[in-house]
Amino acid sequence: MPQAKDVITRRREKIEALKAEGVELFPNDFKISHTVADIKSAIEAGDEQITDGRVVVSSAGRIMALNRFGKSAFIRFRDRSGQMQAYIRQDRVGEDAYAFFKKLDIGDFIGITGTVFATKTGEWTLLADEFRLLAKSHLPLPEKFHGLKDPEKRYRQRYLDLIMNPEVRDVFTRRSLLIREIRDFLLARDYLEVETPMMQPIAGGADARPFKTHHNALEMDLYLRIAPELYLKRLVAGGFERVFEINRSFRNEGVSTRHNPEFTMLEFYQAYATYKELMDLTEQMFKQVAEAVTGSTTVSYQGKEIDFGGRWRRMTLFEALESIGGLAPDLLKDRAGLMDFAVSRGVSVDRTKDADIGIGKLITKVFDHLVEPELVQPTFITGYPVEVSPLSRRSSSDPEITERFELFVAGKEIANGFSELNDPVDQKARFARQVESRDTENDEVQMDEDYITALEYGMPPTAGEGVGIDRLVMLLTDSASIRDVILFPHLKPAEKI
RNA sequence: GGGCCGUUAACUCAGUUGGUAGAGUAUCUGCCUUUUAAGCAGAGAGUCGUUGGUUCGAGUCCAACACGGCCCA
Repeated sequence: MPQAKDVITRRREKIEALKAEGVELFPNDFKISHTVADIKSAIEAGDEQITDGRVVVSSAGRIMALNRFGKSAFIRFRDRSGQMQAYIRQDRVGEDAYAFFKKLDIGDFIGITGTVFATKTGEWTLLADEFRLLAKSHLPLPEKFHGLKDPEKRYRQRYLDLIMNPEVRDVFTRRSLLIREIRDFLLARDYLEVETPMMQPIAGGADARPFKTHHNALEMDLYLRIAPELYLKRLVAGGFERVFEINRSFRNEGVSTRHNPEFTMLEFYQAYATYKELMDLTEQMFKQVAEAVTGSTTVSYQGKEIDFGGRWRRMTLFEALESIGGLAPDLLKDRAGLMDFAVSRGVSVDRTKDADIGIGKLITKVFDHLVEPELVQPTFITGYPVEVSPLSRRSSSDPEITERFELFVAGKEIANGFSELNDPVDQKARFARQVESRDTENDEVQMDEDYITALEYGMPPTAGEGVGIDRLVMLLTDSASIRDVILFPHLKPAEKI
């Protein structure tokens, strides 16, 4: 028989040989009595039935490592609950079975029935009375010591990443825990969880470029939502006074370590509340979530200690620009002077291209560049201009300023909340101004007449907030890139794999 | 969109001034019944991202392109 050349060819030939022998490669009738964690916790609890080897257990998992000797072998196998060692001996399973065992590979799924014993190094090990091949692996796993490092492969073949890198599994387990904790937090406060359209005839609720799609039977274009906001507030108008949604939004913009085309947001709305109450609620929520996910309200993010405990810093946009951005107060009303300042500090504005942007937008650009990266500890920034807050209620004391906050942590925007604008006349005027100033970069802005109509029927005074879940997961799992907290981040198609 | 870096065996990586492609792990063969990055002996395994160019000769130099990473916009 000619020698096969590469690892994969050899594996394929081995599988063909097993098939020819009549081995069932993918049975599905093995029953598990104990997960790895069940066995370990029984041992931990001092269950003598287990530790004396009196109880026969059946467990199953993927073979992750294999130390073979002539007539016995140690394997490490892994299930969803953990990893443990098993010991296969020829004198125990029989010669035929042991000969078959020699043909198994790392990566195969195996079911083992046997008893527990401690090796001479004291490791609790499952001694096989019998075993079954439960699923054959056709491809060799990456090498166990270095694991899988190539970031492109990790993202494109996340299953391999999850198999080889336990810390990746941990990140996504914690992501799930985080979302559950938020859900519990809101449900405990009488919020109702709802789902609103992902496909919207008008993409509203944020300032972003949407994805466009088409419904054939209805013969209409639709947009993937950029935010659920306007639908959730329709529900508040409809009498659901406390609602929330944790779900995907889509923005047809660049990708970076902080942006994925689809991302998960929490949005929640509470009638008869103000933005100030939501700041308090956000502090509570984040403390509870941080505690649940990391065990502490102090977390380490990329080498920085972030403390979610205590009362968080609160300052206005203008205060932050002065004290952190080093901006002279009079520049806040001097558009030309501010533009000079912005250009001199390397803010991403262009005198000619951005010749007609308003001072409010200019202020936020300066803020993004000079202040945002400095806001490491949780900080609420308030006092945003109306110009950049088209859905926020005006401040009772200053009509050019809104009752709005943004939350920054580790130099990133994490949340955005405000007392909602529920005056239909003002809302219509602000939409109209947006539509008027629509440009090529933002050409999908449309007037959402039905939302105005909902406000015309009346919406109670309400405050609402959006929280970027992916970014929060990044913070609480110390992940540098959003791709590390999204299971299948978007990449360009590979030429070939 | 721009800059820098990367792409070599299944995986992790070396590869000198341009001169027949290397290691470890994994795989295969033999030995091995308490190993745990097991051990010993031997073997096989490559379209060096793609396409062009320079050259007697290119993994190496040049160009374009593809994909990815980081930074900037």
